[in-house]
Amino acid sequence: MSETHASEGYDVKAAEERWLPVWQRLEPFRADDAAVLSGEREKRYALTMFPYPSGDLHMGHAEVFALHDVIARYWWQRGYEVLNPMGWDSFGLPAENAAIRNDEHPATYTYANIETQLASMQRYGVSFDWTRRLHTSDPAYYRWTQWLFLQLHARGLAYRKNSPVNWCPQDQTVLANEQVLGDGTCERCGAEVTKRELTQWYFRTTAYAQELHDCLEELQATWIGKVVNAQRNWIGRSEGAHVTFAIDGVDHEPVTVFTTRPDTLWGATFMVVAADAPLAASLVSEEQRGALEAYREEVRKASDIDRLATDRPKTGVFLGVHAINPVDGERLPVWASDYVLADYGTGAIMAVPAHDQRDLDFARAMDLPVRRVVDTGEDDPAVSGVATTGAGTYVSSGPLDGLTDKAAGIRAAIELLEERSAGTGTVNFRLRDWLLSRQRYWGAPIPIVHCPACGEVPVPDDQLPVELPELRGADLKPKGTSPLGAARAWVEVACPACGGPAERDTDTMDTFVDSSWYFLRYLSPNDDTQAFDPALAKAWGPIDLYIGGDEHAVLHLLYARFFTKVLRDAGLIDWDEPFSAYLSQGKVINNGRKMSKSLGNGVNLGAQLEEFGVDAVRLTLVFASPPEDDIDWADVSPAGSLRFLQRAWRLAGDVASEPGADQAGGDVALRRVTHRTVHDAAQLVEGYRFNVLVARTMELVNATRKAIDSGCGPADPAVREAAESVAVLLSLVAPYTAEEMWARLGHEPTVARAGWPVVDEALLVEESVTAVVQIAGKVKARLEVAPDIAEADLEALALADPDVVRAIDGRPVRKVIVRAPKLVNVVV
RNA sequence: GCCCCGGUAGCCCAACGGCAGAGGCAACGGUCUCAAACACCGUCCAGUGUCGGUUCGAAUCCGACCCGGGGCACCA
Repeated sequence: MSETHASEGYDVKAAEERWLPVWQRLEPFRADDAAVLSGEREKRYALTMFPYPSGDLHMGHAEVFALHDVIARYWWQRGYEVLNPMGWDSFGLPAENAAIRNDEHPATYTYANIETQLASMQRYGVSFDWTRRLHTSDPAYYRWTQWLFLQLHARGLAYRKNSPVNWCPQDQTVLANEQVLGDGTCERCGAEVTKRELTQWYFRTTAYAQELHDCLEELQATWIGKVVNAQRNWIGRSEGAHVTFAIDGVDHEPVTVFTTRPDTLWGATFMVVAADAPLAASLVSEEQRGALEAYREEVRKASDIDRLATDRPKTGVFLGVHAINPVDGERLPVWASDYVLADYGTGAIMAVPAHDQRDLDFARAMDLPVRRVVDTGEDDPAVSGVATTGAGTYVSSGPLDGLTDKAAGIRAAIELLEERSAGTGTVNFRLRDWLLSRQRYWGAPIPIVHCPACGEVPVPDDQLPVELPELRGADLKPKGTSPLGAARAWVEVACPACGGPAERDTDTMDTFVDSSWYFLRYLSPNDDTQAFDPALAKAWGPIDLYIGGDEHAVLHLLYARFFTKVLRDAGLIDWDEPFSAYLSQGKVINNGRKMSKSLGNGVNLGAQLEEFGVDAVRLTLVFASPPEDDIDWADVSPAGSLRFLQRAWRLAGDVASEPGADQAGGDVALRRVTHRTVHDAAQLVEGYRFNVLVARTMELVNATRKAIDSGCGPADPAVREAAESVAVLLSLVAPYTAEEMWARLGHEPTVARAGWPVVDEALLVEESVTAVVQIAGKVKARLEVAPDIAEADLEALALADPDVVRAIDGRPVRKVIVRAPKLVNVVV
């Protein structure tokens, strides 16, 4: 805070020092379970994503907390009982890497940062209920993360399998599909992800694919659109059919393919299986085995970058066998290629080159036949090289010939397949199971014991938590296998089932497991008898508004939705979706670029708070744009925000009437502005239009200023009413200034719980309104009329207006549209 | 390629299908000052990305396209 900024008398620093201890004493935001359980007060659960404790808070945190706090504080003012907890997502790699660098324990770094962030959050004045604080790295927390893992395990939703997995060479651990970005890099560190074949733990997210997809339809209304879109794309539902092809002449079980176009079955001219799938190896003829092996070797060598390119030339190898098309008995050569994915569908496709571009490219490369079965009126794909995918007339398609409707064609084809027991309609998803094992230290150990006699044995509940062994510094160095494996005394245990020698699982869980249920732990963070209290979950859940970053559009939000459905099916909660509404905040950038050290364009939050104060920074972030838009710090003005706060603060000092003054006789014009503003403010907050809320508050401040200086004067009770309303509105955004105003206005703290001003409906009706008279849509005159003027009266008034008469200029009036009291449009 | 979101003054952003401007930043003018900074008061500024359609009337609804941001992508 520079001296110049304090020159007008409002000392921001002093205000921060004055009110922080008062709030800590009053605890105005402590959520009362009893009030909600008894139904005495209606609940609201406000949640914002808990941070990872890396250093101090930054601008991004400042933005999301400021936005989040508007709604939480609004709910308190409206009389709800509000649950607004905060904690730390405190397992994770940065702490572990710091521990290796500094030869210490990850907990040292983690818990020191937590204390730093806690102090910053408190100074920032967010209305969190600190009695519910939690850290996912506490044994008291991860005990229940482990318990939940075992709940999934018991239900067959946690399993181990061997499979090619994503491997981050930088972080030395495997990654879930969701943690690999579209360009093939690690979501966390940016390194290029490679593949490894490993046995790993998975959660069966695919078991809920259909429901995760279907519930998005409801969420569409209350979630920000791009997140719903991202989830829908990620889950990737597609309808089609499984079709079974017998293999000709050799002893091999029939091969099933997935297709979205069973109606083009008559156009299939070959079959392709994924080169790296076991199916390719089992199908291949002796003569072709060598060729397949050579091809597989070639494919393995291709880098992931190449693999991601969709326009590279098609390659493949003939397997020396033929499949029988179930609809017409035709023999189709079976090929192997890397353009078919082993882990999507069945890992095998029927190729219809005329109507699928990929198949056509392959057919042309391998000189395979192309047969058109849907005539779309476009050029024959066999000639043009361009596959046609639209609707058209079916030809050479047996019973489908002559049909022109694609949906009907698909239906007819599926019917035929089902009649012949050669296939069935089905739905396929792009979503894969969630790979949750990690080969790193600072996470929750997987509570499984591997016994040579009994296999995978869950650690009994009464032996939870499986605490991390004490490792530090160099012990934690990544070496491609979990550091826990080196702690032999920890690894070697008696099998819980047979008592024989056994070993603990040495992997830890993905930290996204920790955060998939933390919103439930907030309900009873210190309960050591259960993960959470189902009665409290019923009372407080689901979350009424969740605010967080776009980077979790798929990751965390999808996992939390999955956990919620599992827990519901386990009978522990009674809601289907965890987050009734979701809002994502934009990023804070600077000069059109993401803030980064290398660009040197970072804006330090602490320095901004020091210079302008908490309130001005919060106000700036809330006012800058709609919540979901990015904020360019170069476009905003914390100095302007501070100027406004000082203007507002001065109003409180100018009020010359006593607290409780009867407002009924106050200046009606100002009262109208006040009541209209308060009325609209509620709707703006509920629509998450916080930037407009601030603009309207500014308007009210300006109107009050005018009333004091050149209107009704400072003693008019309407001025007090306006200033008090400003204080309450500001309490959502600028809590220190609001508290200062409230005190200057002669009230006891805290303004945060003062209650929302009661709106007098009578004051929302204007005394007179301006009616616009248009001639052919152009404004020609304005009339001051009563708000309840009758349409006929308004029309008469308009047509009699001299300006209107002149504008009509004697032309015949063809039609008059009247929208009393605001508009008359004369059509000539 | 498919799917979402957006395009309004120099900039950030408002505007139930009805006067394009609420608020802010910047700029400019004034007051204050020896002068400046700060502060305060005031002023200026666009016809809504393009083309077409619906309508008495379109920033707003519909269609096509352009530009920007995001998701998915050899997913059959």
